[in-house]
Amino acid sequence: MARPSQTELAVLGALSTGPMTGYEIRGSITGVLGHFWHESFGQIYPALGRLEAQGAVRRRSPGRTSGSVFELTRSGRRRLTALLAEPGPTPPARNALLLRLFFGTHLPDGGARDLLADAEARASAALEEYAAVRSEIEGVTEGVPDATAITAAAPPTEEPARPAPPADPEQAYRTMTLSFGEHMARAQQAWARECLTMLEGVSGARG
Amino acid sequence: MARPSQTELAVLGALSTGPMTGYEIRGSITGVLGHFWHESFGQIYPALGRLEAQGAVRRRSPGRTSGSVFELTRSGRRRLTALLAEPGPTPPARNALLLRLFFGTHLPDGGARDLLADAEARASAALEEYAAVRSEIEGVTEGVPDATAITAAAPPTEEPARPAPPADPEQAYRTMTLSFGEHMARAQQAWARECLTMLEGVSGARG
DNA sequence: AGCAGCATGTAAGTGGTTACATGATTGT
DNA sequence: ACAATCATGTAACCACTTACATGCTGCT
Repeated sequence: MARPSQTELAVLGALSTGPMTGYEIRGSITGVLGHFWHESFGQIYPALGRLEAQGAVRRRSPGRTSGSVFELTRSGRRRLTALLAEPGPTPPARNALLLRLFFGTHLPDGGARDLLADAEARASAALEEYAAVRSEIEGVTEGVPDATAITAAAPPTEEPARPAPPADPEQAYRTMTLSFGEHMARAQQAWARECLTMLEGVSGARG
Repeated sequence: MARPSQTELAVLGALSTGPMTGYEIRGSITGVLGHFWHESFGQIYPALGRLEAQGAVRRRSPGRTSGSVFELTRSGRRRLTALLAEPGPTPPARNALLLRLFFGTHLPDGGARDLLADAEARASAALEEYAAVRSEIEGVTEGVPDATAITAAAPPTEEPARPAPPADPEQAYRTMTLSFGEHMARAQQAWARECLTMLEGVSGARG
């Protein structure tokens, strides 16, 4: 009936890359999947508790001095695969930008332009981050097993992404995720720019 | 503090195109903005009540036999403009598809391919609907003031959208909304296809 | 008479965020 | 000592969906 929580899936997924504390799970998710997924502590800890009760994760006696490190059990790994295969909920669309733009005639002067300029800026910023991540993960084909994070900056790329040479499976899936972000950001950028030039023509909406 | 409800804005926006009942407001939103916005009755009616209490909308004595028709007051129109100008919440990203694809190595055989094929299909379907809407609103430059709805079907367009000749303001904003959908759907389509061909290369993920 | 669509609302439940409270550890 | 970060949890609140209850209208 109700939209099932995806938090357990995300937690299980994070744990599939290695044992972690709840705190680290969150950092791992926001660091690597930050643009596409989000979890808050208020969701993670209860989920961890449920998962532990189900036997999907195990709390390791702290080799650490503080906090408890969780690891996937065999049943947890099976559960991850099962959850992954489920289609997942498609929450109703709610695009605040589009809602505003659609009723653009009632926007104050220059309002539409501001909206679009902001959308363009956000897309460009995202593109820069993606470019940095891409150069990072493309530099390392094998070796360091820890997750890559967003750090540096690079000029926005305009070229369409070529099919990318298939690396090892894990790398391939990470690249696909990144590629999605790039495609979407580029599309948003192009769209916003088109609209902006279109707005200049319509003098009824100048500001 | 809390993410403010956007429902009142959506209701006000719908009412800006003419007086309606709550039932019609919903139909209007799902019909025209269906791909980008959604409202349920459980949200609309309470919102209408609040809006009425604030004096933003007025309940007209039923010229109709059943239901009450709501219309925007002057203050409501001002409120719409104010709400429209506010940036609007940016809910944390939660892309179920990306979450699954990222942990694609743990997916059962062929799971990733299915995910991508589905994404491609959905994008293509959306593109067809958009094409139908576009041909409809481009045929009518002025005249019939009622909202256009999705009805027919057309082959998916691959060509990049040209800047589109500026029509009257209202038309322009509607076109921008539609164009957003087209850009995004095309991007998703291209991305999914790229990933699909990439998957064929990696024999570790065939199914 | 009966059914499909129009119309209005309420109640329950859920997933999720935010804020708060608390404490340990580490570096300066 | 002090601050920043690590770490864990809970409580309050929120928007929203779903399901339900109810009745009217128009058509066949």
